[in-house]
Order: sequence, then structure tokens, then C-alpha cells
Amino acid sequence: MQAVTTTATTFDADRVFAALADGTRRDIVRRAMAGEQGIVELSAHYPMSFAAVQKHIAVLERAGLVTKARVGRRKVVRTNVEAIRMAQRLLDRYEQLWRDRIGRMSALLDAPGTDITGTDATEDMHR
Amino acid sequence: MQAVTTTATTFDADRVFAALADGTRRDIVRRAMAGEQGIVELSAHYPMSFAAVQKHIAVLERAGLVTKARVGRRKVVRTNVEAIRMAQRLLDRYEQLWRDRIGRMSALLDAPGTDITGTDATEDMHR
DNA sequence: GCTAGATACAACCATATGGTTGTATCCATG
DNA sequence: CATGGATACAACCATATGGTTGTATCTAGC
Repeated sequence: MQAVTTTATTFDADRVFAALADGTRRDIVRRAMAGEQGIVELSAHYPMSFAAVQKHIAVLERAGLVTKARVGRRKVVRTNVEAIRMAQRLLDRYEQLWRDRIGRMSALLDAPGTDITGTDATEDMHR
Repeated sequence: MQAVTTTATTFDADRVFAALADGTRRDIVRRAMAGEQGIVELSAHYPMSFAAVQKHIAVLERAGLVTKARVGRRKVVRTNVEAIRMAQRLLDRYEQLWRDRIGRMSALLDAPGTDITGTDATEDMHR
């Protein structure tokens, strides 16, 4: 039972979402998710210079979405699925807020006598 | 049973992720998910001009994450939870690719006699 | 220890982004 | 129907981003 590399990911939402906001980078993530990819091989798929692909990979790396590792004389790109999961959890939280609100609305409709005052929705959650 | 407004969202992943790559905009989404928000009230929360907040809302709107609607003399910002869900699904697909790969690896370990040739992982899915 | 393949990085350019201020438009209400 | 509160939008600036080319470094293998 080989220990799965616990990459203790720190999540920078700005960097992660910005990294995902580019089709080329999403395609790199997709390919690397399906199996680790060499950098030269990756760059062959895109209509841009090798250096440009390197930069895209660097952006993904800074966001914590991928890591690079030496394999012989080259380097391969591996994904960090944890970063994707953290992004998912963030979106889940937003969706949950929405769900909660819909829940409150239904509750009000079901119990028309309930006092509404005090349901100030603008409490500070922040961060 | 009131019909939920089916906003038939078209998903532009670039715009959606770019819109989410900013703390102020994520906070606006968060607040609006919990309950529709007036623009003036929103802008009071952030250390920037009213016009800057307007621009952020415009970015969210172009990404399809929020809509604006008149209410009396002002406008309110409402979220489009479908856009969030589509982003989630995209991330789900990436995670699934990873899961599939792990599954294939386990399968190979469990059945050591299997022929591996032909498992070229670089097939074109694109988009 | 040279050499060539692979990767890294710097300098540069064009355009996009996030902020500002100022002005114009819209609309509920006296 | 004039007014003022609320929103929209244009012009401008600084910095970030996505691409290029060119040069430097690293490493496996002869």
C-alpha cells in the first residue's frame, strides 16, 4: 500500500480561478488529469510557442493545480486533484447559501404566521 | 408551486472563472446568493468607488453569474445559481478523469496478466 | 567531458483589467 | 414637471497577462 503523496495544498482562490479562466490551461489540466504529461508533448497540441505553453504551466503551478517532476531527462506535469476539490467546495458553499435561502422562503410560505423581523441577510461572513 | 425562472444559461467557462478570480466579485456573489442585494448597499462593503463596484457587477453579469433587475427606483443584483452549477460540473468532469485513471491503475494492479499496449491516454477530447 | 535534447528564463510588445473621476441618463415623488 | 437619488458610461491611468524571440542552463548518453 503505497502512501499517496499528500501535497498539503494551500488554496489561493484568486490564482486557482484565474488559472482556470483560460482554455489552453484547462486543456492542459484535463490532459494531465487523465495521465501525467510531458511538457514537449503537451506543447505540441497548441498553436503557440513552447515558451508560451511553459508560461501556462507555470501559472497552473503557482495556482497549485499541477506540479512538475523530473522523469529522466525531461519533466512531467502532474495534477493536484486536491486543488480542484477545494475549488469545488468553494462553489458548493455558494450554492448552499442559495439553497438555504430557498429553504427559508419555503419555510415562510409553509408557516404564514411566523415573525420575520430579525432575518437580516447581510451579516458579515467575509473571507 | 411557483415556476422557478429558467434562465437558460449559456456557459462561457473563460468568463465565469475569470469573474470568480477576484475576491470582491466572489464576495458580491456570496452576498447575492444569500439574498438579492441593492447596488448601493453592496458597494458600501468595499473600499473602492461606486463605479468600481458597478464594473465588478458588470463582469459578473457578462459571465452570466448575476442578473440585474429594477425594483422601484433602484436595481437589485440576483444570482444565477445555474452558472455556478455548470462550473461545478466542469470541475466534476476533471475530477472524474483523475478518478478514472486511478481506477485503471488499480485494475492493472489487480489483474497483472493484462495486455497494456493500446492504452494511449492522449486521445483528443478537446473543448 | 562534449553534445544535443529539454527546460528555464529574460526582454519585449500589445491588449486586458481594475481602479479613478467626471458627466449623463433614468425615474419615483413632491 | 422639476428635482434629486440611483445608475450608467466615458476617459483616463497603472499594472497584469498572453504572446513572441533569444539566450542560458541542465542532464543523459556517447
